[in-house]
Amino acid sequence: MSMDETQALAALAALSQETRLRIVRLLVTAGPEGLAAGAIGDALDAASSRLSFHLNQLEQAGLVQSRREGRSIRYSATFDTLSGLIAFLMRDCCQGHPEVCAPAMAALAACDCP
Amino acid sequence: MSMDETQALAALAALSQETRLRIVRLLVTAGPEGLAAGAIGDALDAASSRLSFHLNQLEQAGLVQSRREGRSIRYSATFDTLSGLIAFLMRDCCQGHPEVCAPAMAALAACDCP
DNA sequence: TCAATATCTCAAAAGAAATTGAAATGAAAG
DNA sequence: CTTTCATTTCAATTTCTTTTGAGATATTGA
Repeated sequence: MSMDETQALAALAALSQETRLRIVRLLVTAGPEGLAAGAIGDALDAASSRLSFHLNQLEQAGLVQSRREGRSIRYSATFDTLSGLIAFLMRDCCQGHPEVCAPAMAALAACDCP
Repeated sequence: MSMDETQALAALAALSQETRLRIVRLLVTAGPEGLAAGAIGDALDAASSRLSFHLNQLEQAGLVQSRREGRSIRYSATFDTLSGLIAFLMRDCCQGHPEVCAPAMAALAACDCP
């Protein structure tokens, strides 16, 4: 359940591309039901082969998952990986240096999660 | 103070490289005093020109800052940018979908910050 | 000033990733 | 079983990133 450096690098590399970052944010807001590949392509104005390439990269990195539904393939965000990455990025901050943790906590507090 | 997509992409790209991710984690644990370039190079076993290239990328992305100190140049993590990135990654999670926020909060709670 | 130390710059080469368009696959509806 | 729709695969091209090594620059101490 806890992420290692290799997984974190893969996730960061996947997220560091404009189209892919947009896909992930779109899927995060879409929730667990996710969206069909076609709907993602429409939303981001990306051609099918290009979209397929990026969805694949995201799936390799564990950031999204897919399931077939009729003729479509529906993608959804893998929330565990996303939160694992956040945890990884914050892992070091508490070794006597709360400078990262404190603002990150403020950010979390500002977001009014249930 | 709040990060936009362009800054987030720059930070993610900077962090998605093994040497650079290690530099950042090293500097986070080193705290605000930071470390001289030479000490970073020794810790990561990286040649000077290569190290300089990566430190530059990190500085462009706003993840580290530098100041000269005698003949050394001392680098430290820019904690604001790091927490801004974390806040950006979590920004979407609360639009009715606490699935990301909840585990991220658990991760934060597990880290025993003051 | 000279030598030593610490770091940076630059250009070339190598390596990795993204985009494109055409063709292939797979599932479903008629 | 054939057609249609949704998506993937592939290879070519282009673009971006990383590494390397040699040389330049800045700072200190003798």
